[in-house]
Amino acid sequence: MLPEFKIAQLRHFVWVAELKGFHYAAQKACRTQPAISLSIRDLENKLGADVFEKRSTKSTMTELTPFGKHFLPKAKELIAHHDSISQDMMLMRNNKSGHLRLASVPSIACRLLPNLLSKFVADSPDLHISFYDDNSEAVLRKIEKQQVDIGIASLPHGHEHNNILFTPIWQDEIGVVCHNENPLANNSELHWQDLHDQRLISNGTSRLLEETEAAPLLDGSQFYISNMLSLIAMIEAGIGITTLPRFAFPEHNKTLCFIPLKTPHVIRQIGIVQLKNSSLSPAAQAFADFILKQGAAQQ
Amino acid sequence: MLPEFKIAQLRHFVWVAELKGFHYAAQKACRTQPAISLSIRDLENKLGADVFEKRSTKSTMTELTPFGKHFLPKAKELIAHHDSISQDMMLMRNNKSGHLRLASVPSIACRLLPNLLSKFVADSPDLHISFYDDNSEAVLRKIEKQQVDIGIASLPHGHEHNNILFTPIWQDEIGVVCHNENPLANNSELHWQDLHDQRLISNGTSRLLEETEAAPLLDGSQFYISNMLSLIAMIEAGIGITTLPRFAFPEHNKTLCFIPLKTPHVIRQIGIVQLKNSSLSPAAQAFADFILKQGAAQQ
DNA sequence: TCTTTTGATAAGGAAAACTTATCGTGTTAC
DNA sequence: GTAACACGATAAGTTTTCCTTATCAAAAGA
Repeated sequence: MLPEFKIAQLRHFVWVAELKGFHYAAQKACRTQPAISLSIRDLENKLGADVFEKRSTKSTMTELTPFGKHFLPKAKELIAHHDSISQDMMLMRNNKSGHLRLASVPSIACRLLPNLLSKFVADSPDLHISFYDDNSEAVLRKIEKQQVDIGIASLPHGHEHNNILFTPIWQDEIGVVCHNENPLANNSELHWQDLHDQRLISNGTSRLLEETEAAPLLDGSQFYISNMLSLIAMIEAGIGITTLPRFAFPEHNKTLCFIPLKTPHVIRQIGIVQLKNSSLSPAAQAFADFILKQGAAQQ
Repeated sequence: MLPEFKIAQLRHFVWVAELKGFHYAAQKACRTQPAISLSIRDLENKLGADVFEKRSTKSTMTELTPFGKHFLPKAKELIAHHDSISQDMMLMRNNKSGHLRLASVPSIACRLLPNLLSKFVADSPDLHISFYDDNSEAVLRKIEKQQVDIGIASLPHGHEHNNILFTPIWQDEIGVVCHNENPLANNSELHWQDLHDQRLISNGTSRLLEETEAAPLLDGSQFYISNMLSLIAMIEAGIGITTLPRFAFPEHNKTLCFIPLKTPHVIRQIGIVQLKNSSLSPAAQAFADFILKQGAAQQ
């Protein structure tokens, strides 16, 4: 009923379209020109319509018909999909352990992953790992686009990611970061009212406070610094204070201190994100299991 | 380098896996059992690893290896992707879907297109239509700029549009429009001399008379009204008469009448315009064919 | 043990894919 | 205007792939 395309045939089509000539496409395909002609004709027969303008009608160059124009991106997608699967299977076969494509938010990436990953790969010497770090939104996007198999992020409520499966693991609480010599540093916990006479520097994680009682503090904030290194440098220089999730606070810093914020008490759930309705690769599954066992304890 | 899978081959794999047997898969594929065996073996050679447990080792039934388990969802996804594209292209070829970009002169747009279009889209629920109405010059410009795929217009002689293909369909004749109570209304046809003692209101279509015997009438015209609604209102108020192509005359008007002008007998050819040397999108082609069949008869 | 079921294998034929050689039609250069 | 050229179509023949029929071997059920 439905025609069935061959991947090679689609490649021929894409090459003819992009290189604007049967001749060049033939070269690329390591075939003779008539082979490409026949391949394209077969494709046109399957589709039931021409994809290239017949040379009698059009100008000097090989041009797509409107129908062909519509088909081109679809053909390219299918080829890409095929190749990604093909490559994936090859990687999997070559080293028994496979390929782990991982994305994580920076805080976990810096604080926990180095240790976790080194333990994880200790007994899997042939495991290939691709790692990306970015914010939660970007991690989720990578999962959805299947650019990575598994991610570590928080699930931004509000935004609906209903093809994402989330397994919470860590609780990250918001706290105040200030210089050791700041009077606030003596407290063991803080409330938003305590910050009134401080210069608050907001940052990329500040939006976590946006819908809380502390929101007015943000509105009055004079500084916004997105880069973590710059932000830390500013606080170290005593220019002001900021708020950060605990995991984002540099672990061994001696001049700054982290004081939990009790009102509002904002807790960010961080965990494993994966595509719903799709099984993990063996390597990713193993890593997920590993984190559930090790990672939770480490907290 | 990378192996290239055939869709049929992947189907065989999926069927064997899901129906748990080469035999059943063969039935489903309308092939013999050895064909499936060979197909699967070829797949395993390409992958470089077995996808099914060899019967000596494992249990009674055909079982996937872990490697095969990992491949199965990917194979299914690729098949689904392929089929969705295939189906999409079939829909597009049968112009059940796609995009028809159409421009027309107002007269045809009001008098004939509503009926024609509603018939045309009757069984194409997913067909998107963009429609523009404007005068012939503008329609031709839109075609040339490829802002629309197909147009309905007349071909103004004088102006050269040598990359336009014109297929005449309707003949629109110029006539006099006057109030029912105007003495002229009794005639069944008129000549330009008959209009001498009338107040002639010229309009956008009057240029069709410019190079005819009736030109002097236009020169003496006191009124020019471009807007059709205003023009009709003026004539209905008995302020004067005008000339219009028949298709531009409002079909069901009771207070005005249309009397063909015999000298000069100006006939405007209206038809399909499209870009020469460029094939139409399937939807546009289907619409053109449809008009040629239906539209001509409807006149 | 005998029969049944299930997949593997062999050999031959049909279909598909690719090759070489040639042709026809527009394009370019002189 | 015509010769040379570029580009794709077509023809015929060969190689490769795919599928069939026939048969085999192993495991499971009675």
